[in-house]
This record gives sequence, C-alpha cells and structure tokens, in this order.
Amino acid sequence: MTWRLGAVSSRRQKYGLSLLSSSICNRSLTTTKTLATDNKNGDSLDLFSLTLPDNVKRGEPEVLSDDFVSDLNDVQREAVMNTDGPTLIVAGAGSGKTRVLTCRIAWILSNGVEPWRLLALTFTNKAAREMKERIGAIVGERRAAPLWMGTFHSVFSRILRREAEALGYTSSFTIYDTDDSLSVIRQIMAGRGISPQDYAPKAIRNRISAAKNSMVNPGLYRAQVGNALEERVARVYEDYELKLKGSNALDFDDLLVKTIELFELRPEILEAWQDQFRYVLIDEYQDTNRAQYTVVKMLAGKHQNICVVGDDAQSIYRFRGADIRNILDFERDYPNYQIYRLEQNYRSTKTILAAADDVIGRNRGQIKKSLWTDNDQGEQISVLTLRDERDEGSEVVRMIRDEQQREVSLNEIAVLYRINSQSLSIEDALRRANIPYTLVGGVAFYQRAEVKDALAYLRLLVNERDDESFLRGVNRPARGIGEVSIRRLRAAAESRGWPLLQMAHHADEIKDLTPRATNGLRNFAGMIDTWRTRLTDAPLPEIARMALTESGLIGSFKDEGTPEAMARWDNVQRLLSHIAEYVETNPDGTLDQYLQEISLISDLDNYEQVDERVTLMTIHSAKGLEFETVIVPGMEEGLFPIGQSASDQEELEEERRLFYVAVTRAKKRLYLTNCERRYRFGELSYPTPSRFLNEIGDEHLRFNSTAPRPRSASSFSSTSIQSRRRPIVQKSKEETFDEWTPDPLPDDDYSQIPKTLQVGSIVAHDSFGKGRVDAIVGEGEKTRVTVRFEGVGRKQLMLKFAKLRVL
DNA sequence: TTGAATCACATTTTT
DNA sequence: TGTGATTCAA
Repeated sequence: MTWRLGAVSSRRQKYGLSLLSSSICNRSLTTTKTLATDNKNGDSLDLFSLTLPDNVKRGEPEVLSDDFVSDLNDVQREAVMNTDGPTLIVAGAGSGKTRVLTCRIAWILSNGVEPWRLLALTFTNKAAREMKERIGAIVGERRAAPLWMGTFHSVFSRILRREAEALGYTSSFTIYDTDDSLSVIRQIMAGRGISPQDYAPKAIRNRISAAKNSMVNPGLYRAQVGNALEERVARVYEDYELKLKGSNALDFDDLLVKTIELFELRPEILEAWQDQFRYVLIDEYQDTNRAQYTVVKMLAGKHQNICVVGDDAQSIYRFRGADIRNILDFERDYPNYQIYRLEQNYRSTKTILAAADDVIGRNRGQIKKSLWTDNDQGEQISVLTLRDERDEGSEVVRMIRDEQQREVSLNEIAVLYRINSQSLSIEDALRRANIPYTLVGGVAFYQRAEVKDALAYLRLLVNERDDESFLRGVNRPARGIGEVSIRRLRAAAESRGWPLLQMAHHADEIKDLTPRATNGLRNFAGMIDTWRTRLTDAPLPEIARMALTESGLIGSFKDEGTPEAMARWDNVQRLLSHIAEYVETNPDGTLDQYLQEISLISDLDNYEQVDERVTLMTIHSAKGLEFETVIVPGMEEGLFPIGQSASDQEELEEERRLFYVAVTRAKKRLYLTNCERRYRFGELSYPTPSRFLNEIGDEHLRFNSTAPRPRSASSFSSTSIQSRRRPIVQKSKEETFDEWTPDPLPDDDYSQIPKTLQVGSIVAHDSFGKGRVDAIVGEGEKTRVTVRFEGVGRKQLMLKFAKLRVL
C-alpha cells in the first residue's frame, strides 16, 4: 500500500515555470505514505457479526516471545505488564513512551485478547500507523491489523459511519473541514444580516467550535448568552446545526460530539461498543479536550481498562480546547488507578535536558516529575543573533553544512519554527544552497482550492444534500450562474425544504430566474445525475476522470495556460492518480469511504523521516519526533512567545511548553537564533530577543555569534533570576502526583527588562494615561507605536511626538 | 454576470 | 505580505 502524493505549492508559483520544475524535485511534499492504515481490515471488520480474525479462525500459532519486555527498564516493564484497571502513565519527553504503549498492547495481545477488542487513540494518523507497524513486528502483522487504532476523529467517523442512521444521517455523510464550516457560517451571517465587519466569521466559528468541544449545544449556549457577540453566536450556532444536519454533513468537532450524543441517546449502542472494547488506550492524553475525555470515559465505563499516557509539560493545544483537567481529574474518576512515572530520558544530552528543565520550571502548575538521563553532558546550546531573516537563512545553511561535516545525516536535522510562514526565508536559503528538504504542513493537499473544487463534484455524487459542495461546484468553471441566481435558487430551495441540487433540477419552476441561469442549473444537476448513475457500474477512477473532464474543470486549467493554472492542473491530475491508487489498494473501497478518509488526513501524516533531507516544520508538528540536531529560528518576543501571548499568564505558559517541546526534540545539538529585524505585516520591525533565551541557565549556552550578545539577554544575566532557579535536574522520585510546584517566578521579576521601549512595555502618555505597547512599526523618525491605553483603547502614535515614558 | 482594480485587513499553532 | 471583500466598468 504505497502512495505517491505530491502537491504543488501555490507559494512557489510566483517563481514561474522554470523554477517550478526544479524546486519540485528539491522540495519534497512528495512523500511515500500509507493511507488509511486501518482500512485494510477496518471496514471488513463487522462488530456485530462476531467474525473472528483470520488467524484465530485458522488456529495459527502465536509467534510471540516475552523478549520484548526484557529490554525495558523497571518502571517501563511494570507499566507494560500490569494491563488491567485504570492506569496513568506520566511520560516525560524522550522516556520511551511509544515503546511502552507498543509493548503494553503487544502484551495484552499475548495474553490472548483478540486484537479488535483493543481501542488505541493517537494524536495523528501517522502515530497510529507507526505503532501498528511496531506491534506487528512483535506479534505478527495479521494479529496487529484488526486493532482499532487511529485518531479520535478517524475512529469515531468509522463508528458514526456504522451508526449514522440512529442519528438521522446516512453513512455517506460528508465531513466539512474548517474552510467548509467557515463558508457555511458566512452564508448564515449574510442571511441573518449579521455584518462580517462587526463580527468576524472566524471568531464566531471559533466560538462555536469551542462550545462543541466543551459539549455546549445551541440550547445550552443560548441559555448562557451574556453579551452581544454571544447573542450572535447563539443565533448562528442554531442555524449552523440545522444547516449541517440538512446537508447530511458533520464538521470535525461533530465527529466527537455526535458520537457522544449517539451514546446518550441509545444506551444499547454504547453498551455494544463498551462490550467490544475491553481495553482503551490513549496517547498524548494531555492534549485531549473535554469532549474526547467524555467519550473515552463512556467507552471505558464498563471494563475500566483505560490507560492514558501523557506529559502535562508538553500540552500545546489549549487553543484547540485541550484541557489539562483531563489528566488531573483522572484520579477522581478512577480512584483505584495506578500511576507510572517514566522519568529516565533516553534521548537527549544532559545539557539539553537541563536547559529544558530550566525553561519549564518557570511554569506555575505542573505534575511533579523529574527527568534525568545517563547520556553524556553534551555540547552547549548555540545562540546566534543575526541581522535579518536572510542572514538567518544563510546561518541555518551554515549550521547544516557543519553538521554534515560531522557526518550527521540530513534526515537527523530539523528546523522547527513557531509559525509556518517562517519557512519561507529558510526555504529560500536552502534552495540557494541546494540542500534538499522536506516541508511538512502549510496548506495540505486536500485543502488546496483546485483540489477542493474537484472534490466538490465527487462529494455531491455521494451526498446530494451537500449544499456546501453544490455552491462550490455549481459555477466552477463559470456557467453563468452568478450571485443573484444563486440567491433565488436558495430562496426557492428553502421554502420547499429541499437541498440545492434537487432544487436545481426544478430550476424552471423558479420565478424570475434568467433563462441562462435556468439552463445552467439544470445542466449542472443533470451532469451530476449522469455521473451518479455510473457509480454502480463504472470503476471509481473512471467516474472521477469523467466528472472532472465533463464538468470542464480540467479544461479550464488547460486553457488558461499560466504557470498557476498549470500547477492547479497538475494537482488535479495527482488527485486522479491518487484515487486510482486508492482503488488498487482497497478493491472494495467506495467513493464515500475514500472521501471520508481523506478529509481526516493531514500533511503530517505523509511525513517520513527517511530520505536524506532536512526537515522543516512547526514545533506543533514536531511533537513526538526526535532529531540529532534541532535548529529553532525566530527566538524573538512577539514571535516566540507569539503576539500578545506574553501578556496572558496562561498563554505564556503554553508558549513556554511549546518551547520545551522544541528543546526536547534534540538529541545532541540545539541551535537557537534570533534576528535584529524582521518583516512582519510587510513592515520592518525590531523585535527584542525572546525571553525564553534568558530562561536557560547561562552555563548551558554559547553565544558564538559575531554580533554582540542580545541586549535583553545580557541585562537579564545571572543574578537574581539565576539564584531563584530550581536545581537543574532533580533525582528524587518521591513526589506524588498531586503535588504542584509553586509559582517559581513572581511577575515582578520581569521588571528587569531594560527600560527601553518594546512590545509589551507599559508606558505613560500625557493625555491618554497608562497603556501597553502592542506593536512597534517603522524605523527612525517614522517609527509608529500602537498602544492600548487603559480606558481609552488602542491608539497609533508617532514615536517622535508621543513623548512616551516607559514605566 | 464577470473580471479587474482597489482597498482594508489581519496574521499562531491543527484533527 | 497576501488575502478577501468591495467597487466599478463592460
């Protein structure tokens, strides 16, 4: 099951055709991957017909040895072999967490438990795939294959597929991604006369998503409305739910929420699944949200064999609703739980670990644990200050060259940054230096506009109620059906309670529609119908090709002839070969299955650390990975910690955990760089070095740049903060889970920041009073500062005239 | 209805 | 910067 999946980045398009082809080879969005790992046996696995896996039926001997536990350390072995009852595994970075999870599952299997009785939830599809492979290596592939293993979203979409009718959906439901739901929200707002100027659609979507993640339905939300924004959100939320239901569509959050609803609504269905899953295991538990917590609690409710693995220090998805209480409440929910603490780090040098400990020690609340390692002391961490992004890129290249001198393989080197856009300058430098790299993230293949356009047709085929896809496809390429016609069509559809596609069939019954629009709509609907009838007899790839050709989509790219259009054409072709390969590997695969699976695939899932290439990705994506050498560019206030996060304790702590994750990805060497100036919002800014640099003990750092040491770093220096630091690596293992370290750093410790003006400075103005600096743009005489004044609001001021005093 | 042109805008991280 | 919304002419 090997796939080639590549995408042509829109970003590259500006370089024109000649560069296009060469950089395609250089830049690897094309990675070898296995899609739909669990598909091989997944959907043939029918829970209610009591089919036993093949090897059990045939009485195959179990090729199992107990050897796989002998290499484990004591705690690890305990955690592997005590398989029953609620279990919490607190696993520090690099402590062999995946190994423990893998062995534990293998151990359970070796005790004679059927593989399909295990449910293991991971954070990414990739993690699930890899774990399954590793388990397969121990217990045999046949035995590993029927394991229920995947992300929350993929596992529950499979469950919902089976149980869709109970909720009033069909099993061909469409999964809306964030773009789709945003577009639905925009339409609802337009219909309700809520101006997107006054209320940002994105903000409303985020509110709705947050509500869902904490299991607040529209009714509950309505009941707790407290201000004008929430009132609008409540209205949109209500419509949104109706709209999706009517479209036979679920958004990402629904995959969890509707599963919970299903289990509440139909206890007998819940019980069937509880019976099935005798063991439930969850990886990266610190990043689960309330809905995930709830559904897991339901599923494990009967057998209570629930095992969660996590590290509170690596919780980095608070913005997505991850709730640290899930770890903390574990004890309350399962009083007779067992806890194992994996504290020996096998990954990093003593220096790196100590630096990480310095950083995370600044955070207020954490579960007590102390990582230690037998590894070498290792080298100091390099800190470099560069002039600008271009220099930063060249410096990254130089570092990589150095590493190559030391015979470090390129796939053991990663550049980890805070935001995706930072990859641009790094990519430029690497391309100039001819260093091959893999970029993970950015706009995923399936999110690309042209791919989504193509998919819209296919989605309409399987789900004729999918209005969102209808709207997307109906006038692409242009068929003379403009905004006005669409509005009339929707009005008519609404009054009859029909889906748009059905209404389009009867376009002639709509008054005041132009003949051109009527024809366009009817032709479009007719086209979809024709393709649908072929669905039963023609092979999938053929139908797809037919749809994309007859719709004129492919032709429209060809006609245009621009490099951009060529790239789009290319991507659509890739999609087609992708579908062909899917059918090859899944002979029984249907179109709706295919569509549901791809909607849950991320770019990260395609990534494999094998080719001789440097890896470029966000720190978020890097969770769970490790590299010999890690380079973190952009260590600047405003970028890392990002934006305004420094002003909010909780957000700052999340940024700090994120930095902790970055540091602990490195096995041997860590490089941190910052720039004196950087383009932000198209304007030059002069950020100060990140406070995180100052939070690492000086003894672990080496400032080997030609430029002087960053100013704020030296002004921080050793004295008071240094003396407050916790011991670098604690070895006592006596602490209990409940202990929390006190806040090690009162806020006033940051009063030592130099009294120069910078983002975050508190300033006083003669007429506006006290305020906080939000941004500094421009240079020299033209420097402008944005200040948020207490009780006055945001003001843009010319620094030259403002006479600000830094407090 | 469409496409070009202009303008205002906001910029985190992702299943 | 670069995207998305709005406006305007054809």
